[in-house]
Amino acid sequence: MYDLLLGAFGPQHWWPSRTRDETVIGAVLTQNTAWTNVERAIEALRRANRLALAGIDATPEDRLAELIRPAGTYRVKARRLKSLAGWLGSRFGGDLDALFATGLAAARRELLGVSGIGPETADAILLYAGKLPTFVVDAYTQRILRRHLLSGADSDYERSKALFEGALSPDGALYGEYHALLVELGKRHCRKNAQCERCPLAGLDHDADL
DNA sequence: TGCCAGGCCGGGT
DNA sequence: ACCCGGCATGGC
Repeated sequence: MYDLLLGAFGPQHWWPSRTRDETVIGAVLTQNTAWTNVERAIEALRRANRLALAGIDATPEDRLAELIRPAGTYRVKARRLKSLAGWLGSRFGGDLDALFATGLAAARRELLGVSGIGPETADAILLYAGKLPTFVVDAYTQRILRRHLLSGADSDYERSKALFEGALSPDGALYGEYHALLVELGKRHCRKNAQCERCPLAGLDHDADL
């Protein structure tokens, strides 16, 4: 599947961001949100000179909410960014390296303890900002697995994650590229309540009704 | 015009 | 341990 996707789309060069803090912030902003809207919010943060976790920590929540408004669910996301930046500041001195240095398993547990950081956001931060080999599973990935009969309808986040990690060597660059390719496939051919057409995975088993 | 988007939380069974 | 409503903007 990876080879088919890479052949069809080419390398995706993810995560799309200039700095590591921008990656972390984008991971929260993109929760259940189209990336085009995230870009608007990121640009607003950049113009306001707030596109860093220390800057988030020093910005009032309501001011932050107004800046990220284009991303949608902006009050919720302002709260989540504040909780993340505040937690990183108090627990790790605002140093992402200190978090990542605790190791993948510990850092993942740490992140999951932060309100607003669920499994996908945690894994995206660990993989794309921390370069730690943890596979990111999103709604597209779940839908693709199910439509191509590669997982059952009951496969939850951890199970789908284990499916990929069990089949691949623990390589962060590979994981990152694979997830990006799955998102690209999802955006182009595997959207919710839409038929897949000209799917690059057409050779694999497929059930369009899922 | 309604449905969807690179989720997650809190309250209720 | 699940299930569900809420959160909210912009694109198609």
